[in-house]
Amino acid sequence: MTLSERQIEILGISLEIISKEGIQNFTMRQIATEAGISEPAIYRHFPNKVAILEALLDQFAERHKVLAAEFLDGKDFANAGKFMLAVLKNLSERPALSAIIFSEELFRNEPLLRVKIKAITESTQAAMIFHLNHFPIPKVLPVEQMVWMLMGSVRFLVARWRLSDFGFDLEKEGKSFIKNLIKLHTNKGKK
Amino acid sequence: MTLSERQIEILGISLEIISKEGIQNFTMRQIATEAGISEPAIYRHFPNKVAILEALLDQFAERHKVLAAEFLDGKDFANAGKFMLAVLKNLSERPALSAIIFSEELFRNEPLLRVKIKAITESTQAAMIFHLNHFPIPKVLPVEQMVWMLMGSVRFLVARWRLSDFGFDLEKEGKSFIKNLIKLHTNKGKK
DNA sequence: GCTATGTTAGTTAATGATAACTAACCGACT
DNA sequence: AGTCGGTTAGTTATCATTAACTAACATAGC
Repeated sequence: MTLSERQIEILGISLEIISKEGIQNFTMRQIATEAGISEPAIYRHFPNKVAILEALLDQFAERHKVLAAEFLDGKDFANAGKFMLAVLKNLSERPALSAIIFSEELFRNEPLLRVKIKAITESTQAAMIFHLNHFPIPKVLPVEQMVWMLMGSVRFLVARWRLSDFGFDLEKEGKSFIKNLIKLHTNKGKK
Repeated sequence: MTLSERQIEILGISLEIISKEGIQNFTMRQIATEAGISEPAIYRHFPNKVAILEALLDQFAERHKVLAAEFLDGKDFANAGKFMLAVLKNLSERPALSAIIFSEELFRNEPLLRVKIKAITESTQAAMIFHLNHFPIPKVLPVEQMVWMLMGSVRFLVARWRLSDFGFDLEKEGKSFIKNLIKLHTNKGKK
């Protein structure tokens, strides 16, 4: 489970390649070139290519789990917003990671990876639902749908960010957006 | 611009392959097998592989443009919901199409395709903004953000649908979800 | 302190599969 | 006679992966 330095390096390089060149250009040769070693040397550190992608998803899942545990505690409604912001900050700091959050399509043909992706999405959903269930939710939008809305919004924001080649400040834009989405629910009945 | 019968057939088959096997298994050989002709025969109808993907995106864009023109007319606020539902209905009838809505990542390495994807997303956004600007929008959520929220929600719904292997009724689930999202804005200030 | 043995992380060269695409040819309509 | 839509049989490139080998280092026995 613990990764060697080389393994971490290879994962970082892989992320960079996927992010910059797309999954179709993510080849063992690319990794080797970028790492400055020969192609077969990579096999000293990972049994095969899919294992690299698996490890990448595991890293991502781990990071998400930590954030969820920190924020989605059912104590303050607005923590849902803080969680989403933390996710955005994470992506902002390592833009390459954002290639993974939307990778359902990329990993469609690898059952092993599909399962992992699905698990990440579902556990995030479940953590959000658990959190929000601690608060009175407006009748118009069931908790489940509220979570879909929130997660969908964040994902769409990230998609636009990528499409614009990281051309705007994800954290800044996200802060305003998320704040307003949260308001949309807490403000109910005022005004 | 007008497509021959064979071209339309090839596009349909391509969509099916991308949807079922993923973009990585979308090969000329697959198309040929599925179409019951030889590989080189495909080159009688499309100059190369990218051209097929381009045509696919063009079809998708055309369909979206028609729906946008029909519904996003600024006459009734709820038409925004009808538009989104029409999009879902479209996907529901041809599930393979849903592979395209998330194709930003898939086509990342082909500049020609990236441009097309971006154009589709942006023109849909613009049409939604145009539509919604005809109505008083609650102050908490600027029109732009409202559009992101709506589009993100629909996309997330579709993502879940795909991840579940089309395991639920997209139209039905979408109808309830979209109705509530629209209510979230029109109901403002009541109860 | 030296030797024997094993491990780690790399090398070059090759393997088999498969990708997109091409050349040359062929029959059937118009 | 020529074009349209097909064929068979290739080409070239690239992919993930393996085979065979090696230099550098670690450890343990003597």
